[in-house]
Amino acid sequence: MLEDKEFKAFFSRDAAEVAPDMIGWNFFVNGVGGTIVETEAYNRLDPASHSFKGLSKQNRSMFGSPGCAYVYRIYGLHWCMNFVCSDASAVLLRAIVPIKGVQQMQERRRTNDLITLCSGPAKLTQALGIAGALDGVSLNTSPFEFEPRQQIPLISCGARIGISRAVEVEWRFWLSDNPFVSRSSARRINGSNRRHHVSR
DNA sequence: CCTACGATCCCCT
DNA sequence: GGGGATCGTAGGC
Repeated sequence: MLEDKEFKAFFSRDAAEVAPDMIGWNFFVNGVGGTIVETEAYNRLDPASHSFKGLSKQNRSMFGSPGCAYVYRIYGLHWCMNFVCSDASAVLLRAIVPIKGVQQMQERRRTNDLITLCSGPAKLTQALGIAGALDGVSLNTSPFEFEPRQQIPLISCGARIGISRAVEVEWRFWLSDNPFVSRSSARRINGSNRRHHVSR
């Protein structure tokens, strides 16, 4: 866990900068979780972002303090988890490698398949027990826990998934050649828009 | 392998 | 009344 000041500074940047920097971190909720391997960035100038049209009832956490959670319900069924960054930008958590509390995750997800246990934004919230009650909560306090990465991994970037606007913006980031991301690497391996991202 | 579709809720237009 | 930062399953090739 980081000191409060360091933690705040880390998230007080645009999500497009923070999103690749989160790849390789460990993230836990009540001790359950694993390694972040896929993220996406959304910001206020971005037509695909919930914050694009300004403050509203359902996106208010996105306009809150950097370093807090923005949890929203999608399609009336699932929950998605974001890390709030500066100026109403946020990092969508899209996939993690299950490390701790695997049995509990398998029970919540009703599957034993490790590859698909947390390979999607709504799968991982179900596995980690994230729901609307955690919307707006500071990420630097219980039940959340972070472990920064020890070295900078090789990261790929490409177009974001499941959006209808600003589809060409390449703000999806993933750990290169990792099988736990939400879309299989086999499908993407010959893709023309696959490229490596230069990280700090 | 791929595409299509239904489930289900709430805010916004 | 529309539509969404999704998922699982069904069915075709």
